[in-house]
Amino acid sequence: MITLDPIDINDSKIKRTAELAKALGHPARIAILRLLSERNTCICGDITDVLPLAQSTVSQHLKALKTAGLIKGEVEGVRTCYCLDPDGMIELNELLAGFSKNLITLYNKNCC
Amino acid sequence: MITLDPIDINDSKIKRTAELAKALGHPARIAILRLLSERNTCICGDITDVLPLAQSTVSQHLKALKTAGLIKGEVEGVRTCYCLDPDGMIELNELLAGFSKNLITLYNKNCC
DNA sequence: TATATTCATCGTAAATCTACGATGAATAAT
DNA sequence: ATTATTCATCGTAGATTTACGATGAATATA
Repeated sequence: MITLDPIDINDSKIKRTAELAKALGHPARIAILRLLSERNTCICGDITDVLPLAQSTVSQHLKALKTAGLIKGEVEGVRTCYCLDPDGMIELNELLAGFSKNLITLYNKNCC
Repeated sequence: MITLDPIDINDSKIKRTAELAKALGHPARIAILRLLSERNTCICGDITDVLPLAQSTVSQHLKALKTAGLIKGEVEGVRTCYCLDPDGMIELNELLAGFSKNLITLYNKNCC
């Protein structure tokens, strides 16, 4: 029997990691991020055109990504230009990818 | 104006990446995975003791992680032994961490 | 000025998630 | 054999998510 310290699931790092993961937790949002990363120019309403979703739904997903700090949106006249947020990308790599990497590093293969 | 190819958000790689991210998208599940990675021995019911959640809730989170292929659970008498699933860890690194890494690599800083 | 385009937001229905207590099955301990 | 422990599952309430159409504000175009 092992005694373990209690875990604070309100720890800000844990919460932020989960928040970032949650933002990636829908196929449409994965597709949007990949799209934004692959284009040299910002994609505006074109995002809606390439996804099999209504405009309002895409707008909702964009908002989720923006709230999570993964993308930025700038109004350009009647359009809005979206692109990846470098700060969010860095966090994504440090927290989420870092977490994932640590799991393997720490994992004891003789466990089960 | 740029014309883009339609995106299939039912693409299996996109869907699996989102599925893995979704599994990480709750602080309790992040905490559980970290806990499992930090111990040399398998954790059994002790997980409930260190989380501020009811036993049934923890069991639900464990099931979510198991369904996503991130952990394994083996019954040991009256207890169940949980540990990370190596296959899931590999997928996590290849798909999710890989995706995160690609975003930065492909990202054009001259965008916005 | 009138019309069209773009996109955010509102309202809403259906699905999913999160949490809990209660229950029950399986095993261990007395 | 009886009792205690461990954990999964059920039922359920409340919150959140996801999807859509409708609407409206802002800007561009005719």
